[in-house]
Amino acid sequence: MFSVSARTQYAIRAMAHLARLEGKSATAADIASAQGIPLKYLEGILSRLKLSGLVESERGKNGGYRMQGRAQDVSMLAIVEAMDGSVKPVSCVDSAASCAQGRACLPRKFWIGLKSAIDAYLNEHSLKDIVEGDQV
Amino acid sequence: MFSVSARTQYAIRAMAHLARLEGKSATAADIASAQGIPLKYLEGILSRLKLSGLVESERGKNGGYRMQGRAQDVSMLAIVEAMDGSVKPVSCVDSAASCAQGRACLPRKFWIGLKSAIDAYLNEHSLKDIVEGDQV
DNA sequence: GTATATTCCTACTATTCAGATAGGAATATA
DNA sequence: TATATTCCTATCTGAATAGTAGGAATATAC
Repeated sequence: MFSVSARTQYAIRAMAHLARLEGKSATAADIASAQGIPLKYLEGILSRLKLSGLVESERGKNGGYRMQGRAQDVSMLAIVEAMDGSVKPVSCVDSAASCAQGRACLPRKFWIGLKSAIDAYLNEHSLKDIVEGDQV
Repeated sequence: MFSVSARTQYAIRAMAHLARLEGKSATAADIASAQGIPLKYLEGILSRLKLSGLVESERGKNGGYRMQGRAQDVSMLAIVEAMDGSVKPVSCVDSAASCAQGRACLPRKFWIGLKSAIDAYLNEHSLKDIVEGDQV
């Protein structure tokens, strides 16, 4: 229950890899072999990370990916959302109008509360916590 | 991300339905039509709820399902776990030995913390909150 | 004791989605 | 011009979820 996609786990490893390079860049192939991630799959992951502004890239020879900003400023929520979108226990979480049960939907507030709890936890932790391995 | 299965949502509606009967029983067919849940699918859900001790049943004519205990004593965690098992962001959450990354797995503590946050939220809320609709 | 209403059990089908793969276009460097 | 890279699009595959189907077991009522 509530399992995290392989994609998100890969993304965290990739970001942690880049974080350790302190601003230097790495190619997708470097990251893939170091982290044991299928290269072609990783390319898609890096593309999403780039769309979310978490990494920047350069094409061509000597190209690669570089982390944007400092590790302590990259929230885990940002990485998770870059991969699988916002936390949504139920689809109607952000609009009562879209709820099949309508106004009568009693569990809706409950799910919104769950979303808040998850978002808060993910937002309180940064990539730095992962890299340093000294979080909770 | 972190979406809840239809099964769990159905289960909550079914339990809320039973809770409102205050100890009286209802047939699967009653619940199915009142809550708009496919009957045959609901039967499987009720079977799991029974296995977890959340409802009891009686067969034959005048049979049906009855909620066990009081609504305030039925945690939402119990319902969720009855449907989809325990909260497990990553599969190695309960044993480092089963972690493919082994001792070197930095994110593991992070995921365990997430599990704790989710478990805590689900455990703090009961079926009573849902039925009364005045939670958070 | 027969008809009926119900839970309970097993198997099957359909659909969706995650994970992965493939090929090659665009682009930058040497 | 050769090469190394990101970037784009399409496709395949296996597993899981959601739902369906049929009937066995069991209890009640007449």
